[in-house]
Formats: sequence, structure tokens, C-alpha cells
Amino acid sequence: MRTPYGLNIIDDCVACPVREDHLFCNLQPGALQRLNGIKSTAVYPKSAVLFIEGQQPRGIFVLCAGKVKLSTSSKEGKTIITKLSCSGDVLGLNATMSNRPYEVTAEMVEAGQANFIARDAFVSFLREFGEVAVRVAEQLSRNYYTAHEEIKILGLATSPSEKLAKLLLAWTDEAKDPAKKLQLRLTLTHEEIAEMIGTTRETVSRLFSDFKKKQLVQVKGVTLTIRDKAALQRMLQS
Amino acid sequence: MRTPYGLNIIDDCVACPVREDHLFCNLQPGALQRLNGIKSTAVYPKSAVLFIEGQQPRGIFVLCAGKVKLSTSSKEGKTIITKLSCSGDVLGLNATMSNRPYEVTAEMVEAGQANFIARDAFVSFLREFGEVAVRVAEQLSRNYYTAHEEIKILGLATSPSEKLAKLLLAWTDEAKDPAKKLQLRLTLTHEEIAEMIGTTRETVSRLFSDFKKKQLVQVKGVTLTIRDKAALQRMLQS
DNA sequence: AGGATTTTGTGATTAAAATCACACTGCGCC
DNA sequence: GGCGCAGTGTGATTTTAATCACAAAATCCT
Repeated sequence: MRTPYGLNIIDDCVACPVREDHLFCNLQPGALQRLNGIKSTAVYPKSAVLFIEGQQPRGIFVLCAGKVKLSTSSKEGKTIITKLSCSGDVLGLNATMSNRPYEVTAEMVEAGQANFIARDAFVSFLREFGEVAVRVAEQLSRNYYTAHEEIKILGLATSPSEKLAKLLLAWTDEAKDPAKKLQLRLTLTHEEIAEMIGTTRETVSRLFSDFKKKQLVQVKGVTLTIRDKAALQRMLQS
Repeated sequence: MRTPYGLNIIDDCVACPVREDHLFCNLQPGALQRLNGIKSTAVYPKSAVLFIEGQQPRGIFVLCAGKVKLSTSSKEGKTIITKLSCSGDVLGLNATMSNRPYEVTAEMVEAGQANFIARDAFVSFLREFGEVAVRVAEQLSRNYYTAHEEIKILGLATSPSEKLAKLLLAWTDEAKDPAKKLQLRLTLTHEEIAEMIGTTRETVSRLFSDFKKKQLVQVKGVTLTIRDKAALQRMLQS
């Protein structure tokens, strides 16, 4: 089954090619069946917005394919990107569980597919299957962990160079293929990278120039290669 | 029952004078009984440390009395205080649920009492009482929410003055007594306040001078009074 | 392919807070 | 009461990255 955006729809959660630690992996059959009953699948093009900061939570989105940028903004238009989510991630879980407004905006940066589960259905599903509630709690604590990492980057890192080094290293750590451990695809603009580390576009540009000059990294097209991982690690101190 | 630190021990969770939204409030009798069986109570003096950033999680601490400072530090010794916890708060829940190291250090800033529940006992307790797992999930999502607020302060706030204004307003919002809505006890040093908003002690000193000069606040001993709340609110923009 | 629009690179200038330095205050304590 | 010390106030200086400005390069689009 093909869609307007050139994606294959994944119809069955069981077949969803997501990570091992997926929130809904290896559920008892009853729970899985119930889950398939309350979910609804949709496909989103690039730049589609799943939800907006401040909206009342409608429910959760389980990302099956594509990439999502989570961001939050001040009234003055300054924006920070708090996370880039990929397939397997659950979006809107915190807001849905605490029934407070979505605290971030979720925007597709790569077209993809997500399963939506409405809040009411999800909450009664949890009450019915306590085992899943424990899984949700684990997922939430991981979310918290990530948020805490962000706090440490923003609050403890001294210089923008340190923050960029940290970001690049974190990105390489995400690589699955060990052969490509030192390579990553730069899909974000300098502006967006700046929004991830709380600095300005110009500073990011200068930092990249600097890193290249110092032979720390090499950029060819959209591929960035870490040439001196040790040096990058020496730059960070937290 | 009195303790060496001049505190009354609270022996029964049911009698614990905590907030309404406490994690373990209004539990089914069976759960409560079980909870009382697995908890152990201890009393802590000022400066006592409940757990340290990086330690393997031993379990959770339910604060019954006293105040706790949660902080995280960089290798270079720079510290940020992420939260001040008061009675009713659950400490170490994230680390315990995700079985990752405690991400913060918890230190008593006011002597108090806490109930400790070991990780294993807590996890099986949750599996047995699914209802409680949902409560835990709600608590975790609230924690996340707070962390996200912190991210917004650190990442979006433009100036230290804005951050301090935000902090003072947040503190006044915590007051229970409506008559004292505009007063708060300054128990932290300028140094610690600086650690909460990611700036330096000198800057905090200067900001307070500035706020006083502009008639925004008044300080008498340890009591700070907000004189112009509207003006403080106008300073923040996110 | 070619024009439009983003995105990036880089210099010059400015603004803002960190840092350094040191005096002062208030408080606990013997 | 006065010693000692943690905490505070404030000036002078320095550092750093934000801001402003504009050109160059890359990309998107039909």
C-alpha cells in the first residue's frame, strides 16, 4: 500500500519495524489486540505538525516512520529544539498522562507515519493492563532523563563550542551501524543546530569552520565525519 | 516521639500531613497496608545527603517533612540547582523506575523526615497494584513538566533579570496562605540563587540591588516582599 | 536551466555578563 | 564583646558571543 508521500503504510503494530525497547513491544496478546483496536494510523508529509505547544492533549502519537522535531518557543519567537524523535518514539505521552497542555510542538522533518491513540481510550487501556502502565512509567522516566541531559547542556556547558562538541558526539552515539560510528548525516540547518544548543546561527557557522580548520571534523555534502573524536571529548567537561 | 534534630517522627503514612496530590494518597486499603510494610522511615539533619548524582538507584524517598535541594554538577564544579523539594515530593523516582543512576544529588536544606522504599520492593508493589503504577506515571509526567519548565528558563530566557523575576514569581505562587501571597522567605544564598538561574553570585547581588532601587521588591531580614508584581511579570516573556 | 529563495561564511561592532578584586556587613560562637 | 567567617555590595576590566551587515554558495522549483 503506497501513499501520496511515497511511503509504505505499516498496518499492523506487530509488524512495525521499530526499536526493541518500543513501548508496546512484546505485549501480552490481549493488550496488543486491544491496542490495535484503539489506534488509528495516519501518514504525514514533511512539515506536518502533529501537535502544537499549549494545545490540550488529544492523545499520544507512536511514530512508526519519519523524523519529528520537538520544539518550544518564547513569545518573542526564540525557539529551542528539545529533541529529534525517530521511529519507535512515543510523542505527547507526558502531556497526555498529566492532562496538561502539550509542552512542545511536534513537526515532521521527514515524512512518516504515526499511530494515534486518543487520551480517553489510552487511559482506560492503561487501567485495564497494569503491566503497560509500568512500561509507560519507564518510558516517562526515560523522557525525564533526556530532559535532564538537556538541562545539563544548557545550564552547565560553558561555551558554545563545548555544546556543539557534545551534540555531535551524542549524534554519533545514536548510529546503529558500527562501521558508520563516526559519520552522521547533517539534516539540520545551522539555524536549527543553533536552536538545539541555545546559541546563534552565526556562532554555529563559525564553530563548524573552526572544527574543520582544527581537523576535528570533515564535511562532505550532508555527511559529517568525526576525524578526532578524542579531541572533541576533551572539549566537554560534564 | 522526638528525634535528635527536634522533629516529630510521623510514623504512619496515612497521618502524614502532605499535600492532596501526594503520590500515595487515597490508595485502596490493601495497597496502603502493603506500602507501610515496605517503607522505612528515617530522619535527616540539615546538609544530610539522601543520594548522590551518578549512584545506582537504591529506591525512592518520600519526603514527609523538611526541604531538599536537588542539584547536578559538571566536572569543573559548576552546579545547578534543578529543584527545591518539599514535603509530599517523591525523590529518586525517575532513576528508580528507569534503573539508571540518580541524575541529581539530593541534599537536605532543612532537617526533615523521609520514607524510603527499596527499588525491588517498589517495583513489585507497582506490578501488584496497577492503579499505583498509573499514579507513578502521572507523577513522572509532572516531573517531566517541571524539567521542561527549567529547560525553557535556561534556553529561552534572555537576560538574568528575566530569569530572576521568573524565579521570584514562581516562588510566590507556591505560597499557601493567600495573605502572604507576596511574601517569601529568602532561605537561599545569592550563590544558590545564581545556581538556580544559571548565572553568577555577583550578578544576583546586582540584580537584587537593582530590583530594590526600582521598587520592585523589598527585603527585610529574610523576608522578601514583592512590591510591584505587575512590573516583574512584564519583565518575562515566555 | 535559470531565477528565486534558503542557507552559509565572515568581518566589524556592540552589548552584556563573567571575572577579578576588595571592602563591608551581619551573625554565630567562645 | 570581639574574633572569625560566610555572605554580600560594587567598582574596574576582560571576555565572549550576540548583533548587524552583506556577499557567496547551495537548494529548490517549475
